[in-house]
Amino acid sequence: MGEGTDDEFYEISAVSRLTGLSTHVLRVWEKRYSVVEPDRTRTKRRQYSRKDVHRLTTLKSLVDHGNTISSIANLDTRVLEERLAQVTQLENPEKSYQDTGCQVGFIGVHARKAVRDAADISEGFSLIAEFPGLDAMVENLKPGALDILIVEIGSLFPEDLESIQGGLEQLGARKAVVIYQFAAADITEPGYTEKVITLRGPVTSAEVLLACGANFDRPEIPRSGDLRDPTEVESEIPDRIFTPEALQSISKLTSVLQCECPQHIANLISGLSAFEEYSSRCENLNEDDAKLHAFLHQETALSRHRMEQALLYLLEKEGISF
DNA sequence: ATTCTGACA
DNA sequence: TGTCAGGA
Repeated sequence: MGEGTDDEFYEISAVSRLTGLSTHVLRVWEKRYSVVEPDRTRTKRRQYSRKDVHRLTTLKSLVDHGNTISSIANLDTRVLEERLAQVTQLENPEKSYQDTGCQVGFIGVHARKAVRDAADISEGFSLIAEFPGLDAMVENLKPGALDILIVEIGSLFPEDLESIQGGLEQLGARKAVVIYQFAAADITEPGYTEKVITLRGPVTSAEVLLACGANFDRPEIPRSGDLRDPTEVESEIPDRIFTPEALQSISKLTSVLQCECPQHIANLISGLSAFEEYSSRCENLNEDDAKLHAFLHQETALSRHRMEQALLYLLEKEGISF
């Protein structure tokens, strides 16, 4: 229910980065010991699954701990995990709960890859549940199943933090990591909500791990100074051209193209759209600043529309259709 | 440009 | 485990 189908694959260079094993070692381990048997493309290129990556990282950890690859190569992934858990516990017993009990649940879209990669990279960080929303997660998971809840949200308001806090309690989780695009500055302050850590998206897998592992604070976002009077709102708000899903799939196209521009532009549009929603919500929230936020809303929408045009052009030029 | 296999140090 | 060659 939580995981299910894996539609994502890693090519060998990506697996090398994620596991720390050289491409040659990956091939040799496969040839000599069949540690993993990744699917192949029609042109014989390896397509590693998430499970492959996970198995390889635990094998690598064990080898780093003095094991011989030949002695552990054909052991089941389960027992590999158990061995590693024993070894790491013997090494630092006081930290054991940190590394052992980190069951993570995730809600979101854009950060999914970063979260999954984080789980693949790090032992003791296992992604056991992914749900479309907080309600679904609370319904389907029994209390205590989760240690950490990771929630991705476009724009973050105090009420959102409250419901996350509520979900946290129902799930019996230790803490929540909230990945947001836009939020009022003061609610992202480290101590604003107990047990909730905020992270500005887009995030890397390393940032996810850091946020989950430590309750330490990170550098804060600078404040804006005084604001000018807004111009009048004169134009219409253009409709969105790309759906969030379309943007998401475009941002995954990167390997096909020479440059990563479509990915970056898609991310920009996602960000602008999130800010659009944010500013329109502000528009209705603050009486006095309504005009200012209407202006911001409009300008953002126009920018977003402009970037959508750029993306359309780029996709057409690269011969990509949807 | 990247990955593939195989041979060899 | 790393390096090289020679293709795909």
